[in-house]
Amino acid sequence: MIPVISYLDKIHSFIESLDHETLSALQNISIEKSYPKGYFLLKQNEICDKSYWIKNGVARKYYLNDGKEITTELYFDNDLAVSFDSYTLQHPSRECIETVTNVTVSIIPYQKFQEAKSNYPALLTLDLMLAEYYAMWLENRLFQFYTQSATERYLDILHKSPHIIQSIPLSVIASYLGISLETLSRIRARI
Amino acid sequence: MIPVISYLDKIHSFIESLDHETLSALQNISIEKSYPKGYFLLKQNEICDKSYWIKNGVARKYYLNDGKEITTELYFDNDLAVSFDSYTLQHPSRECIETVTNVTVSIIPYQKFQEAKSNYPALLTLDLMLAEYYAMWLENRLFQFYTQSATERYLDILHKSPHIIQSIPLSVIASYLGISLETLSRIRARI
DNA sequence: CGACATATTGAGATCCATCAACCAATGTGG
DNA sequence: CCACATTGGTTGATGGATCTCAATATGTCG
Repeated sequence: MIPVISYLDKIHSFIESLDHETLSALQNISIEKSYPKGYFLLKQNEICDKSYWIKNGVARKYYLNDGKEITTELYFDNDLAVSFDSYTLQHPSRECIETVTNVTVSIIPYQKFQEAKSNYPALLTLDLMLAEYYAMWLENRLFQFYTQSATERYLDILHKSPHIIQSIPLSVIASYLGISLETLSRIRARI
Repeated sequence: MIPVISYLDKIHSFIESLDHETLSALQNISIEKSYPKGYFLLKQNEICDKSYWIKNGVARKYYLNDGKEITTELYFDNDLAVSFDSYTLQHPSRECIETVTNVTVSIIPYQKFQEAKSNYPALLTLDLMLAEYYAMWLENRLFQFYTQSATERYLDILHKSPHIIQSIPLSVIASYLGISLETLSRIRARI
């Protein structure tokens, strides 16, 4: 598995090393808000015109296919929640983003960030790093589906991200693993 | 399915609209080369320190898992071939890139492109657009694996990318579809 | 023509989905 | 505080999709 995590560290140090003006420009366009459990930060078919930096709590991104939920991403502290294609293309989103617990987020509107990028070039670099990180994260996720069985994928989460198991209902974990709740239940029983 | 293709168009017009200096800077660091069928543009464990713009021909990116080839991407005219994580992190690559036919490519070394980016800011924007495009392409590929059966994925290629069927051996197509050659053969027989 | 790569077909096994029944914990209205 | 609904999870039976191994067929190129 590619060490994508270390790239996250690099992004965080990059942010910390930003000059004062750029940093305060970022703060000026950020708003902090709190939402209850079960709140939709983004609904299906809406345009994702904000990015949500999770300060505290848990959220997830998913879409419906044949009435079945497919969870595409889970968000914890310090994660950046957006529907990537909807945000990038400013098109309606097939995915929605729902809070799993009460959450506090830092919100940056799409338009404001675009403007800030043209005034503060370092933010363009930041945007690139974030896109690169997301692409590598997706590559790893595809890699897992190619190479691992459902049981292996579950064990992977169990070992590398136990906080997921603890804070999220099994039905959501199952849909994140791409399997049915029943299969997940059987996998857990077998271990 | 998200209209990622239109974003490709946007990237191409962006390139065409670049100022003369930026364009010639790009050309100055590009080298055009030709390779025979079956040539490895990138071998496993090498660092991907070049990007290959396919001018003519077909190539593919794949890796081995349990001795089985998993094809992750197919390249045709005007596609950009890199092992994304290896290129971005400048780490050894798990994937290799092999030509499927004779190909002509335009090569840009990683280092030279990084330097060019700092001298010509528009290239930073270009780099961002390319990363965004790749991320959306990956999202769509994941989406297909989540929601479609092998038969549906094959039909999709058949209708939307018939050139793939015509120019690439079935064994490679099968590994690109994430199924065995036998299953692909049966799918084709059933239609 | 012969040889080697490419593709098809068959039989059996495996993984996982679906449908259905069931259980336990939690809430809620009366 | 109880009866009942709701949510979250387990268990069983069955079927479908796909894999694997093995045999056979079809190129295709020297």
